[in-house]
Amino acid sequence: MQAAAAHPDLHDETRDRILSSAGQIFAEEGFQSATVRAICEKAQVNVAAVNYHFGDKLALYTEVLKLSMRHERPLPDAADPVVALRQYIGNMIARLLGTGEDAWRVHLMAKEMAQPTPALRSVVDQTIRPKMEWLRRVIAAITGLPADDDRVARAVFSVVAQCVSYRTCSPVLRQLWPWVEYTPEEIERIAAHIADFSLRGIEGMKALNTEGSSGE
Amino acid sequence: MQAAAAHPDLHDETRDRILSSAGQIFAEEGFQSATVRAICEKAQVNVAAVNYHFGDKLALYTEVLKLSMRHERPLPDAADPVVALRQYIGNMIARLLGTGEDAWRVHLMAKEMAQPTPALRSVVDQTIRPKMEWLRRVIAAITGLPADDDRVARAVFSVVAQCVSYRTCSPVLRQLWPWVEYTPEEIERIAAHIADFSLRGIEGMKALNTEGSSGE
Amino acid sequence: MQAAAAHPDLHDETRDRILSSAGQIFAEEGFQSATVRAICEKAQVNVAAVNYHFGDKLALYTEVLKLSMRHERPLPDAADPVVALRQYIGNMIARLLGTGEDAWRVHLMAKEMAQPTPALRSVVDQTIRPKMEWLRRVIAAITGLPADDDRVARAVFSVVAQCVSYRTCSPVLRQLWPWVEYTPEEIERIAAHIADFSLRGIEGMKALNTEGSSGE
Amino acid sequence: MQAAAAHPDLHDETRDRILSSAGQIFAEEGFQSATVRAICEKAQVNVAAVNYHFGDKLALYTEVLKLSMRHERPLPDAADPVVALRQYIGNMIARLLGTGEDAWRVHLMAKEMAQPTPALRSVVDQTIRPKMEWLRRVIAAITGLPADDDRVARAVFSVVAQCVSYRTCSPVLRQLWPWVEYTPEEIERIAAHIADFSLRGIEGMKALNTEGSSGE
DNA sequence: AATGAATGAGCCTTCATTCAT
DNA sequence: GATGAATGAAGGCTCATTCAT
Repeated sequence: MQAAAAHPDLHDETRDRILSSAGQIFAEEGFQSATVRAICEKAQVNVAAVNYHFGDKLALYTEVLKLSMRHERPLPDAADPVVALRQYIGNMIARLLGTGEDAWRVHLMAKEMAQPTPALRSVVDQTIRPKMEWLRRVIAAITGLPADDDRVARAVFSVVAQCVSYRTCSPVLRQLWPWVEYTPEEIERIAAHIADFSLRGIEGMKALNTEGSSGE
Repeated sequence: MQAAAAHPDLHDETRDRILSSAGQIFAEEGFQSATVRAICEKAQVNVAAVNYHFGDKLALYTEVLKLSMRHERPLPDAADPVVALRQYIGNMIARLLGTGEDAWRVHLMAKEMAQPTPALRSVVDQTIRPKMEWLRRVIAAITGLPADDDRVARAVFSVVAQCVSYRTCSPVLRQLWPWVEYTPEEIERIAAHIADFSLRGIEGMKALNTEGSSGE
Repeated sequence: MQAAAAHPDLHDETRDRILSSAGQIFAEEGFQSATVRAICEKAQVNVAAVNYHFGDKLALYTEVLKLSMRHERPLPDAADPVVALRQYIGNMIARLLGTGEDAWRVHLMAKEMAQPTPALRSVVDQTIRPKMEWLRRVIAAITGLPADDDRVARAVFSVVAQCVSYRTCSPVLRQLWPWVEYTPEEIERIAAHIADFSLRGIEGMKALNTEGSSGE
Repeated sequence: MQAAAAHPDLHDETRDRILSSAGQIFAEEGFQSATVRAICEKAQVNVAAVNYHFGDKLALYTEVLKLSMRHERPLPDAADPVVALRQYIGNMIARLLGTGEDAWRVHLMAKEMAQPTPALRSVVDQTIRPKMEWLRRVIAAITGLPADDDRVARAVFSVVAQCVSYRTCSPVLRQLWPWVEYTPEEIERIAAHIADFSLRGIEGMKALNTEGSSGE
């Protein structure tokens, strides 16, 4: 057993070093602007290593994205949909604004949304869609509307948009209101605001649940 | 005088052609991915024209951004802040999702937020900040909170985030819910949703106007 | 007139310098082994010049080939087909074995035949086929066979093969019989040999001109 | 002893697999264009195997050439030189145009002549020269000229050139006369043509055997 | 004023090769 | 003995930019 696994660490170590530095650089620069050279320098490996291990810059990028999806946190499982939604928003904002070592994962996704590559397709299907479906069920439960109602979909997007924008518009916010520091307390306040704000908007949809779907 | 500027129209025409094609291409590709060559080809001018007229690529980009700001629509002036907010959201969504010929201006801003360049500073100060101040005043009027309250700022961003995300996340949305077509009616429905959703969230803040500001 | 052609020389000079060095290097190394860098160094221009003037390595190569075809000598126009054939062989051998400054043209063709590129097609149609057709008519005239007879085609190829091989097998010949020096006299002797040798072969076909074509 | 060479077959089998795939790929692509990777993939061995077994790419190539020489067919031993020459031409053309599994050997030689590598030297000395000497003796016998006469050498080359060119110019021929199919019957016709054509040329030299050698 | 020509830096990729096991 | 991993050199190409006119 030990003999067979004599040096898998070394192998994986190099590959992982590339994946790690690629993740950070892609998250900072985006796919286009990031250079294989910079990634390899940061990973302290040869330029050709990317080609050997992944074949391609795009293939590396796709791999990074896939990996980043696998490390997604599980969705909240609270019985009360209001509590579940609060937890979801709290988690998302914490990751989007936090400085944890996996922060680059969310940055990466945000960049990918702004500058989509051929890899977007699988990202949406494997990572984003399940969350959206989950959010639809949660909001449907709160409002009493059917989960496949267009109005529920819009509400889902309203919630997600508020969260994600704190990351995508981060440079703008920093310049606009430079005195805001993203301390844990501030992050918590932001999450609470989004939750309060959105829950009122969602609960306001209850009254509509007798009317028809999207159109008149 | 007139002799020296024998063909000022021609000169300006060339310059304008570059600015126009640059606007569209920058909006589609972002600053990095856009190439000077593509811009000049579209404008049917020489490759060197960009450097001749604007100095370098970044200067052209900044110029395009500045120009794009000048063409901003005036902010709504309705006396009722609720009506003003509805109008603002309606205008913004219409421009963000519409296919009008000035659509690229908003796309450009969205790209700039996601992939900031050194030009971001002036964009924020000249275009975004005034709108934000205006929105703060509107929301302050609705809630009764002071305009410089952090809670008002967060509400402002909640509104803006919902609008802008329809553009920045556009590729994701298209894949996620491909059956949604952005017809004028659908655009109106989206604007109405954001307004309703946000106004309930904002009105929910009224009750808080006795408490202190952001911190304790 | 002079004003309009103020500096076409300079332009063409650079372009021609690239074409010239490319011709020589392609002729020596073949398409694959030749490097754009080497070509540009020899031409004393920047590496990007190839891309600017020709777009592509292959496009440059094709251009070189086309140019090389345009400089083809006119075919002999002697009335007597035997004399015409002797002249043709003499010309061809002289160019193939001579050290004239346009020697690289034939070397280039020889390399292209051995390692065909996508450019072969036009080379064959524009340069080789006309010569072959001419040779078919000449040999048909000598033998009395119809020009489209397969036996005439084979005779044509026998003649051409003997000539071309002196170039394609040149390294082999140099090692095999190193004492042979390709002086003008020797070149003349070789041409005379091929002519004598081939004319006997061709005249030997006269007796066959009563039989059917290729097959039985 | 046997213990040390426990799996000599396996070792040799790997080596042979490399040699076999190398032969085919070198014959198709030439030395430069062929890649070690492609050879190893075809042979289903590791990339490093080539360097392990042969040292480097050129050494492998040389080995392939040497091996290819060992498998040369014996020269015809007919008493009548005319018959011997006919047999030689028939064999050579059959191998050059045939699709037999050892066809790649001749293709390899043809490529090597057109794009010589440092390995050419030994190829010429070990394979080509003996054949040339043999052909010189045959043609000397037919003409009555001394075997070391330059005119005999030229006749030898005329014969060989006609044969080899059917391979080296194969792509050109295919485009020039696409209707010619290299069926066994056609191959036989070609061989017969070359033999007839050349024998007339050679016999025409008989008359010259009273004059001096190449020079005056 | 404006342009075609030319530049040099840098990109991704591929190659034969070597290293460590 | 044999291999997967890693390397450095080099290749073609693209880019924004500058030069000379």
